[in-house]
Amino acid sequence: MARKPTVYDVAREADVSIATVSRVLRTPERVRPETRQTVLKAINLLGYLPSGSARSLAARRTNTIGLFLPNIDQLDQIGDFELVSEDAADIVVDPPHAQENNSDSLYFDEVLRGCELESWRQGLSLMVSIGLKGKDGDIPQLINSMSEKVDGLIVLARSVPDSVLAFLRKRLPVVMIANAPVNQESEFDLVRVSNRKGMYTLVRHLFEKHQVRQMAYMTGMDDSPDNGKRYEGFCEGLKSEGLEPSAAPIYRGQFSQSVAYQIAASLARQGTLPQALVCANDQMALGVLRALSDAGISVPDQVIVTGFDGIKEASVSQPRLTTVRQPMVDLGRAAVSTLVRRLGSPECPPISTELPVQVQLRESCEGTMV
Amino acid sequence: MARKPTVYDVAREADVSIATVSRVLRTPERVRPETRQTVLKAINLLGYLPSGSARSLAARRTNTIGLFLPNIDQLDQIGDFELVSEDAADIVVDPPHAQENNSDSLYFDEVLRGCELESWRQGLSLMVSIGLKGKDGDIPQLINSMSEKVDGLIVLARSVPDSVLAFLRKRLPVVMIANAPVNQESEFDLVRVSNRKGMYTLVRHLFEKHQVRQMAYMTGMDDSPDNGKRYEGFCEGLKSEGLEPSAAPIYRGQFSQSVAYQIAASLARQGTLPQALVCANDQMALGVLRALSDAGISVPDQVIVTGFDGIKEASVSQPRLTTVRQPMVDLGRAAVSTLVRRLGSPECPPISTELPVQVQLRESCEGTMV
DNA sequence: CATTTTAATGTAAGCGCATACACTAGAAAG
DNA sequence: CTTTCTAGTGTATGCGCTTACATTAAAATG
Repeated sequence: MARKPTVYDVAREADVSIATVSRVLRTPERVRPETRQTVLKAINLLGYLPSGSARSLAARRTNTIGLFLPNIDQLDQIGDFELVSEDAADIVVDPPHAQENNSDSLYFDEVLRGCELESWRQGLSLMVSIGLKGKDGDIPQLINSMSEKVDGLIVLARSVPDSVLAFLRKRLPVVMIANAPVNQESEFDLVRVSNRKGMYTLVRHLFEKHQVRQMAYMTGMDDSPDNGKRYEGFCEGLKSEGLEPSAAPIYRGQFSQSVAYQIAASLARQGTLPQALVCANDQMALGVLRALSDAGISVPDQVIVTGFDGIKEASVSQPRLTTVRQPMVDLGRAAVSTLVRRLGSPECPPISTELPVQVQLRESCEGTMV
Repeated sequence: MARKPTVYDVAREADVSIATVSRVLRTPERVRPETRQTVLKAINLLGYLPSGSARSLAARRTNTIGLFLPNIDQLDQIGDFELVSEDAADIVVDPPHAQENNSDSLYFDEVLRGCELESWRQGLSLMVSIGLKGKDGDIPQLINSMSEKVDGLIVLARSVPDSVLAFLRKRLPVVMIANAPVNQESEFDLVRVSNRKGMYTLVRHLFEKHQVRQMAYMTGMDDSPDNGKRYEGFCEGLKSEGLEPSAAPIYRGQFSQSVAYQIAASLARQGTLPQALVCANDQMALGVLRALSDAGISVPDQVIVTGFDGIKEASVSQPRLTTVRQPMVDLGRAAVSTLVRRLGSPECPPISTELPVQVQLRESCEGTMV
């Protein structure tokens, strides 16, 4: 690879000025067709590729947006990677449930897909990075190194410490997905789903179609607005039926299969299971399904179980899980869309969007379906 | 947001030269500690964030690498996205098998994860884009817009037309994942898995532990080296047992569940099922499982079925699928790792790495496991 | 045919940084 | 006390573009 050709090389080759070369690329309609052809020929001949850095610098915009995803698992635990070609293929026996899969990542992947898709359509480049929860003090190097290079940021809730967000917000538009940093809501654009409405609709369904009179709620420790709304929806559902929310038991654990498993198992032992166990997310619901199955309790005949999120596993579990599906891909697309609007009008008030969800009825409440 | 502060602002504030400001950021050890403090204070005060564009331009490198993923489905079919907040939550009944899921994308997501991870560790930014198969003629705008901004590229096989790759290769290091463009192998660094060895090991297992004497191979139309190697491994396995590869039937369809379903269904009707049906990928194998289940044929008692890839669905199917797991995340990591090496030594000969795979034994060959 | 308008191109000034080189003052060496 | 180094800092140039402005030629207008 010889030295990369620049505008100057192209200009010389085509015997025009560098301004004309630039115009051929940016505003072709402003240059005479014959000239354009000459220049394009030179570009092809030299294999010229403009420098993004120079362009961004001169144009004062990068046409790139950044996306922060939450930390996956324990990044710290991930060691160096060695490039060694091994020679044998292992054989391992893979027992069922071997993997307590952290399939939250799937959630992120879908959001990412949406961002990818929409930025592609908008002609923007997308930069992706893993957020660091780390200590809040100094802005972590990596968050910085990305922020330098983009016009705006999209941040999934809980990927980046609030304090860091506050700092970044001073220099860049930031669109939050799911939740804005507490006490700074008015500073950020926000895209989220209608958690309250989704849960409400689900609860109404349980009343109307299944004559459930008694339900319990299972959730994690997280008190994010995002999550709080789901509980609100639950309570409203109860009230709409003339029931007192405080009468419905609420079980708090963690948003994981294993913890939910334990809770459900102990409820089963004590014989204190409700008619319907409404879970704040799918992971918990899946744990519950396993626990009830192990305890010999039939779902949905004896107990109805519901989840929230619409992760892939929920559609292949035994029985398949009734859940409220979040439009993850659309979340990503909406975030990009919002960011683009924001870049267009930096001064307009915060944009907040709530995307509709979809209650998906499956066997964990409906009984056998074909 | 007022005008963004620059080195000049910081320099004035700290009463030093811009060179010193730059040094504080790049080579802190070369500036007196007191000066450093003053400058850092100014940086914080102003909320200064260096410009990536300017930096990259001056330093002649972006510290960013690009990743091209294959087109998902029909991008063309994806319409405009409207930012409307709807008010209701839909309720839909979700029948089983509603989704002929394009879970290849999961494969990409894992590779992406690996790239993310490793570039994070290497202190590089990662830019992600969807490749365009499109017409080969002119380099699509989007591939261009990304290539301008990165130091090197990682490309999943079949994301970008070979001709475009040939063009890009002239200007940038390009690391291929899975397959290099035909006839240009020697131009690209390559990271792939040991397909041949994996398939061979799997076939050996079927011979040794299951006394299978008669197997058939099912594959798609793709004749990529990547895929060809799997068949090679299959043949070698047969030969190692003294069998003639040509004696084993080979069924060609497409790498999809639905096509595989049809093939297997018709084999079942004709009563020409082999003892073991070795599939070139998991999607096909899953289709086969469904077909056999519908035909009332028991797996693995009557027919053994195996896949290749290790996608998530394969671990939750009924029965769970024996397969050869590709280390997708490691593929991504290895690709980044390779690219970094390449950037370090542009002139060294092509780097080709083969990562080991893992045969995962599950119920589709082993019978009931706990 | 002189004058105004328009289209096409060129000239030149940055964009915000990194860095080679120059410079200074004090420390080390003689 | 002079000379040589060295550490710390500043000066100035250029990275490869975009774009405001100037310039010129051709077309439109009266």
